[in-house]
Amino acid sequence: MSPSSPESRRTVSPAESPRSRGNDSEWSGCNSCHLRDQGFCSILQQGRKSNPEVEPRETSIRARQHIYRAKDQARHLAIIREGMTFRYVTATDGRRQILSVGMPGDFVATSFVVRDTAHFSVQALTPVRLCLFDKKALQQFIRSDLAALHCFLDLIVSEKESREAQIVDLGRRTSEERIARFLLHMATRSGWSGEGGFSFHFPIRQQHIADMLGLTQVHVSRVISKFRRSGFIQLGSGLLKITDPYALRQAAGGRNV
Amino acid sequence: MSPSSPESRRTVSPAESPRSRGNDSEWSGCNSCHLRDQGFCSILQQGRKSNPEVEPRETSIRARQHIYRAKDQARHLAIIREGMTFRYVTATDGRRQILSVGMPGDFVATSFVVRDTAHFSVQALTPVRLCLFDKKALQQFIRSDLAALHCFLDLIVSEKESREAQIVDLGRRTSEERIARFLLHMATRSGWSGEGGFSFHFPIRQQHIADMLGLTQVHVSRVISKFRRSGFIQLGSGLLKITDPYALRQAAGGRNV
DNA sequence: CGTTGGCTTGATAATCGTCAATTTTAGTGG
DNA sequence: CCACTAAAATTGACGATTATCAAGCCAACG
Repeated sequence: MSPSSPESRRTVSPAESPRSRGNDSEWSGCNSCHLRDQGFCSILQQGRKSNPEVEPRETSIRARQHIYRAKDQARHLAIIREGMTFRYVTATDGRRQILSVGMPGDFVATSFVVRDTAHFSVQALTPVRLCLFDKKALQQFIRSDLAALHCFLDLIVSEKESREAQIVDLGRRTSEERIARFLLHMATRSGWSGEGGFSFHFPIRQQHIADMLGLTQVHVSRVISKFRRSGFIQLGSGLLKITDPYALRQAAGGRNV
Repeated sequence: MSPSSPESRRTVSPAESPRSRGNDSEWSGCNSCHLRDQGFCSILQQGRKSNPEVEPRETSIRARQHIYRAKDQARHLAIIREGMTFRYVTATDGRRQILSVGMPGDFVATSFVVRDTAHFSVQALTPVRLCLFDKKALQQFIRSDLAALHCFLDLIVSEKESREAQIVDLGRRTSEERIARFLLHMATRSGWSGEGGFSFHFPIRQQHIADMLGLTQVHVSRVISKFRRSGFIQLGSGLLKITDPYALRQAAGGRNV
């Protein structure tokens, strides 16, 4: 149904051999990080004094490399500092379903705060820089710190809401609506205000879109070609330009993106 | 695409007028409840002495009545004591997507522990008895009690995992697989060990199955008729009987249910 | 005993998938 | 920086799955 694109079979998971390709020399700690005061990082920042053992170190991952493989033991918790990842599952017959896309500031997989293994895998979409935390130490911190727990709970609830929005997309929207909504959603996550045109880094292949939205790559191609011909968007060399936001929103089903 | 079945438009939400039809006379408290030591109720049980203000009271809801309507202010938190509910969203054009089915021991909607409104609605599938908690009091309790927070977090994470499983169903499985898996899943939730045949209360209409799985009622009817003709199941008068678990699992796609 | 909600069934149509060939783009090494 | 190669995207022809429309049936219920 949807053959995975031929992506690296080798796994040099940082969760398994974390020092394998770490550019630790470039590591400058949280103090100089622009994500320092955003999302969960701000919580970590606050708890830093009392919990020095949750200090992360950095690792680099090449595009397409696996960060985690389904059913492995997770040894670390990681936050994305730079780049994009995606989380997916594959059925035995090879059908792939992408569950989410990770961007800077996101946990690679929130599940590992509560679980030790998962049914999904995580792969780098672009070159990625990760902040690696000792799993035990961070689990301990989150579980014992009320503010951290509240923040994390909010994170998971938001994720759940996001998954439910996806369910509505998959269950009750046409391929055009799904694709238009996905593009708009990615634009929003990339900092788009929603006003006027917008250009942004879009390293996502049609096969990824297909596997995210329950379609085939061929069909995604057709729809995107149509959007392009209609002048809604321009797409090329990793850059997506929304040229007619209104029309794209119409294609997305009018109301709420 | 999927017109809602003509279900009660009237909303006598207990969240809005909680005393409206409470059979408070029958209320016997948690002590006599068989769910007392299960799931989240056990946590409430433990915190009872120190937090007497989280004591629930009971309400009855008739089948098809709305328990919560999208975008309303939620005034209570509720746990299902008896009966079944479902949570859904509708697009402006009437397409309905069911997000989950609630059974005894489940929160009617976990979201309201963290949020005050939601984008979904909740309706009773059967006559339902609810344990109603004062929202503020229960929120306060959960937020301040570490054990409760852990338990609740675990609950949300499980829900998230469940939603992700649904995403895989919707995105990458055929209608037959989806329906077979749904039936097996409901059997499991109803106490089926997975061994041998199983008969259980199944008050779910074909329209609900359709709206859960992103199909039409007509198509659900065809698939179920096929399952019945093949001797996998018997279905009638609110009772589902799995007569050939092996065959049904095959139809569900072989591996894992 | 007629009405209503839910289910079944047939005929037909739309959406989306499959297969396959071809072009374009991106990545890599010289 | 160019040339070569692999990956990704495009396009057409065809087919399968699932939706739509419509009519009729059945069982529960007032």
